[in-house]
Amino acid sequence: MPGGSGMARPKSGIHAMNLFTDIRAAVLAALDQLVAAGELPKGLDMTNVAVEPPRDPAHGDMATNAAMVLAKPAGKAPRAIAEALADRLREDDRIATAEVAGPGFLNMRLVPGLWHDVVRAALAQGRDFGRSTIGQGTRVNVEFVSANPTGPMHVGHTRGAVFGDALASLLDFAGYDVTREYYINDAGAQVDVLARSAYERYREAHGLEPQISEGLYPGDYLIPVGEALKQEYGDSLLDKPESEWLSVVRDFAMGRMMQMIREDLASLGVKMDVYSSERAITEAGRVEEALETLRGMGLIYEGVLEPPKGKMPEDWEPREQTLFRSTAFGDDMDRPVKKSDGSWTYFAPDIAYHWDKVQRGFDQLINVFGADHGGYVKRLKAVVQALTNGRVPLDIKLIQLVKLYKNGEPFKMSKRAGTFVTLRDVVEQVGPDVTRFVMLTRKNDVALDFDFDKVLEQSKDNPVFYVQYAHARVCSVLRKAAEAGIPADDTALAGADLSILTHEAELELARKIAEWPRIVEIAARGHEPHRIAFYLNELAAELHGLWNRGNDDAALRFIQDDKEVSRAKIALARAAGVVISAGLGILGVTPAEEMR
RNA sequence: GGCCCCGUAGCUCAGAGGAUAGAGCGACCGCCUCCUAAGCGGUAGGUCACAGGUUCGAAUCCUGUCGGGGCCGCCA
Repeated sequence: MPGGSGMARPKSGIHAMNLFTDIRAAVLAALDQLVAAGELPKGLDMTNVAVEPPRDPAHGDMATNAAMVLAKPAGKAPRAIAEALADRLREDDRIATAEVAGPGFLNMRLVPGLWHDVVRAALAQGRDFGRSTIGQGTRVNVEFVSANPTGPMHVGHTRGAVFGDALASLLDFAGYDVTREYYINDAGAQVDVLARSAYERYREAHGLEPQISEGLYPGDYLIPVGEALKQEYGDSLLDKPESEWLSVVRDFAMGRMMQMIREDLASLGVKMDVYSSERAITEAGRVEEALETLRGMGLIYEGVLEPPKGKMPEDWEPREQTLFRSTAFGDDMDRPVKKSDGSWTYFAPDIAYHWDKVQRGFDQLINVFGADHGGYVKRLKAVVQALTNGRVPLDIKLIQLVKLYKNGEPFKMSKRAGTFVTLRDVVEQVGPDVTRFVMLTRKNDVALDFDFDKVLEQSKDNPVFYVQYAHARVCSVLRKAAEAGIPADDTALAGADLSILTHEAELELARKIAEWPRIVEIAARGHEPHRIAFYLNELAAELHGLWNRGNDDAALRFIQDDKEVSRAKIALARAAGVVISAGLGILGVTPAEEMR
């Protein structure tokens, strides 16, 4: 890292990626000068100095709060600091004006050439424009979906799948080394239930009456599994005791389920890097290993839990169990790792799995869970904190439920009534692009309304089409340009004389494009892919707005008689198109080239 | 009883501690001889649930209250 002082900074131009961090660096450098000149005391904490777009564009292109943040520690009036800072910054050839406003804001207007540089950078770098290095190659594991291999995935899984995949792409774009991972719960009692259910379908395939008793999975999706079992094993399993067929049928059925899940994920465009098996981890002795590690830290003990407050379970009685001291890390109570009969609780393999993940060398862990697993957050964070001495952060993103609607009416799901909506149903009905975009237009921790009819509506009500349409319009301009004999490939456009772009409406679009690298970093830092979707909506609005200005004012149309002028304006449109394409790429949505 | 999430325009929702809190829908008024009107411009609409606190500054952070949802020893 450069520890230099003064105004050392990268030349503005193609290389400039995030103008906001560039200007922030200039502000910090100017502050250093003030310190050197004795106008500010040494040793000020600059971490809260921010450079942001002002709320009101009339205030300028960028604003800094530096003077207000530093006023108190520096013992000077904010406006005095701001004035001194403004004097220094005016010497920067990128900054056209610097004015003090309000309680001590410093509003800056940048020279138009910077916006032209941004457009040029977008054209030169294409879909890589906006890539960030904030991740610094940090190895991050994103675990998501992890649906039990006992049946088809439903809409809730769909949202988790889309969120996790988009988050992974976002982190990759921001310079992290990302692993997409799926944890297969293939060791618990529920896969034995799957086996018994499949066995009944196997009997059915032989013409026998299936006995789907209470507690077995009644779904039709196991009928073909029964058929396949018959194909594979004939009648050889028919008259055997359960102890002989259970593991065979279990592995067979689970294989089928995982195949189905992989296909479903593929239909959404989700591809995992790693599938981790609970069974494999357990059989490799990772549970004992992890618990021994914790025991060595004095975090495992034999004890009796307090009875739960409030509603008391009927059969509660104090029992000695093996417990994990998660209260040492802020959990509400210590958590059992062994049942009273000596077998593991569900929590134990979870500890082993997270132990396994940190052993594999990840620097950061992210788990994407359904909101109903909120109760597990504290204990899992406790585990990872304990096992890594707090070195590896674990972020758990809880995905709120999806409320289904059909034509504005709530759509009740019921397995029994056959109105259970699966991931496959959704993707087949509305397609992967719409599914993904809509699922990302809400923050992960608020419930999402998903109306089968509205999401297919081709109107401005529908953000997918709004953004797609903006991209299609850019493509349309490029096609028209080609027809008009204007060279409009990216290298030709990159050579355009962008200084022609002086109209405020054009610069506004360029400014929005300049925000892209900043949005990427904010979204990546917060693990919030929805910010990408909202930004794309704003960018599309700027593009549509400029487009329509062309209706009133022919000088603002992209295609002009003068080919040089045309080239510059098309370059601007193309730059917007490139960013939309990159943003949709992160969300896993294909940019439409044409919409008719 | 405890823990987690949510509460912002009529509706659906954005909003890294910053200035006069934004967008879409719905309502009202306008814009196609013209690169795609699946679009655009304008008007109207607010006690950011409530009460305290932290500080130059709070929708944002802290505490409490109210309202909605989720979870709560050995199930997975």
